[in-house]
Amino acid sequence: MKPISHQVPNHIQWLLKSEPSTFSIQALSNCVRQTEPWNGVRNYQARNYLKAMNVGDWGFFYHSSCKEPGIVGLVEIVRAAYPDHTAWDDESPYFDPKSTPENPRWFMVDVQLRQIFSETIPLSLLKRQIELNDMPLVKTRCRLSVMPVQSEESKTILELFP
DNA sequence: GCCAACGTTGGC
DNA sequence: GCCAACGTTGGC
Repeated sequence: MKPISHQVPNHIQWLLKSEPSTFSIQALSNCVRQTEPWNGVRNYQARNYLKAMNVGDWGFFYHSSCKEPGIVGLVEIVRAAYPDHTAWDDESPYFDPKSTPENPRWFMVDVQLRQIFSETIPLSLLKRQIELNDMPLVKTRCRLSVMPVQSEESKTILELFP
């Protein structure tokens, strides 16, 4: 099933990283309604960005720790932040005993697939764009998995298409 | 597979 | 509250 075609907004506000061996954009494309919770974020700064997301915001989907790290497509935030219940599941790799249903520590949003790019926009290319120098993404060994993208930055990225 | 960077933990 | 030890991330 192909992603539903939508008008791409002028500003893609967010960038979401995932290891494709854990959850790839192709895996999202095979999900029911091509919508999935973005769970497993266990970093406070990234969590705070998740909580700042609004329904209707868009994000770049980034593949990390793989042969060709880079941006592979676009998603839309279709549900605002709510507690990440995988933290309460002691069978889950994301289990965190310090998070409870009464006092949840970790949150997730739901994302819906909007576009799979015909080719990956590689990190190596992003790093060569002087306009993207301020993005945490292009800093050496950036570990932030959810980050905001400035309007001009998203414009620069979308203009990198061949 | 290596290893630098860096966030988190926990003893004091 | 400091900071060393430790664990994880993620490009290369």
